Amino acid sequence: MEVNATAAALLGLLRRSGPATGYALAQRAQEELGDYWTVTRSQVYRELAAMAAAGLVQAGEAGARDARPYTVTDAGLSAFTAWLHSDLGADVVRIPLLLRLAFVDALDPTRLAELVAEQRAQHAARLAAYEDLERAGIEVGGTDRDLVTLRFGIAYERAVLTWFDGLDLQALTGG
Amino acid sequence: MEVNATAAALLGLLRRSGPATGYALAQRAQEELGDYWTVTRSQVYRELAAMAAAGLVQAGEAGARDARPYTVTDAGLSAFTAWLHSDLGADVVRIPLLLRLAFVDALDPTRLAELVAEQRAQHAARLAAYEDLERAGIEVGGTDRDLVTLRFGIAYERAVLTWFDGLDLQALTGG
DNA sequence: TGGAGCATGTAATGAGTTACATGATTGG
DNA sequence: CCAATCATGTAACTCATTACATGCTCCA
Repeated sequence: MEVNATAAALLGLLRRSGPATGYALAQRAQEELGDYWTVTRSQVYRELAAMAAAGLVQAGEAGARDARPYTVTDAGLSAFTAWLHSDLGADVVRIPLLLRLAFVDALDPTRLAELVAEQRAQHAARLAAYEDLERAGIEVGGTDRDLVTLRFGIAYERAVLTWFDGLDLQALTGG
Repeated sequence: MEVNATAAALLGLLRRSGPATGYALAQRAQEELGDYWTVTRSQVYRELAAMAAAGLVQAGEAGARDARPYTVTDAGLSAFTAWLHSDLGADVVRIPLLLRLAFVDALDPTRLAELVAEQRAQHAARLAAYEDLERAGIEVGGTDRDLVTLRFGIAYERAVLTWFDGLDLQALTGG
């Protein structure tokens, strides 16, 4: 049974924590993985339903508000493991800002400056948040696992900020 | 009329080059934008059809193999401009390698080493390609536009490689 | 005791990928 | 002249986002 990355992530979370409802899973996915993997609630429900049909998870008794807690089955465990060890395809890069810049010749210079400033601020904020986490994590003793992904984020955001600071908007719009 | 980023990219390409078929557009998108925006052929046809229905592009006479060259209309131009000046949402980050690492405790150390090595090689190759392009571009006089996106790629790939080189696989798997 | 807000899920739509079909060109 | 390859597009499917509905809880 093959699962996609999102479904696999849910299995991984369930495996760590024991039974959980779709809502709780969506929330935990956001908290724990959200910095490098987006998952929406609707996806969670879809994947859980599909996995239940395939026997990878099992729904428990519905509680209040029709909340069903799901558990990983043995088949689910092995699907998870298979995914975990499978090849990583070439990654799909999509950077909206660069797409804009590809058409910068038709973009109003003032608006360009705004867009760039907004994006830069966003990245700066993320970097700051990550750096805080790193400091806090080192004191409190977060897992190596978390530290490694955090450091990726920090490296990435620093690189992006450096790139921003080397941007010559004049040259881009003026010609 | 609002268009999504992919449709807008097609408008932008058409605008630059004049009439082109879906096939040609898909190819040019790959060549010119592929480093930071993926577009498949099927998407191209779907978006062209939708834009034709909405009056943003106009199909010309079908030639051999039912090839229809599309042209941007005035409405298409203004949709393009509107997109170009619209807000850039928060970007969606999805890094498959980090998702794997989030579950590294269940991953076989040997397999982890393999996966990491593969990914590292992929990034190294891309960096090398970009650096070549940069050298060539400077000699030949590529546009500032192209140089800017190229430099993003270079900054990104360098940061990622540095991160790879700081990875302690032992600590990750051993504990 | 009622209404604000949280918890829970479904439906509808949009975007992206994979697999398929087939007509033209062209080099051997 | 025919087999390989390129050009062109469609169909089917999977994945992702947005919008909607509604039941609980709790405190003012």
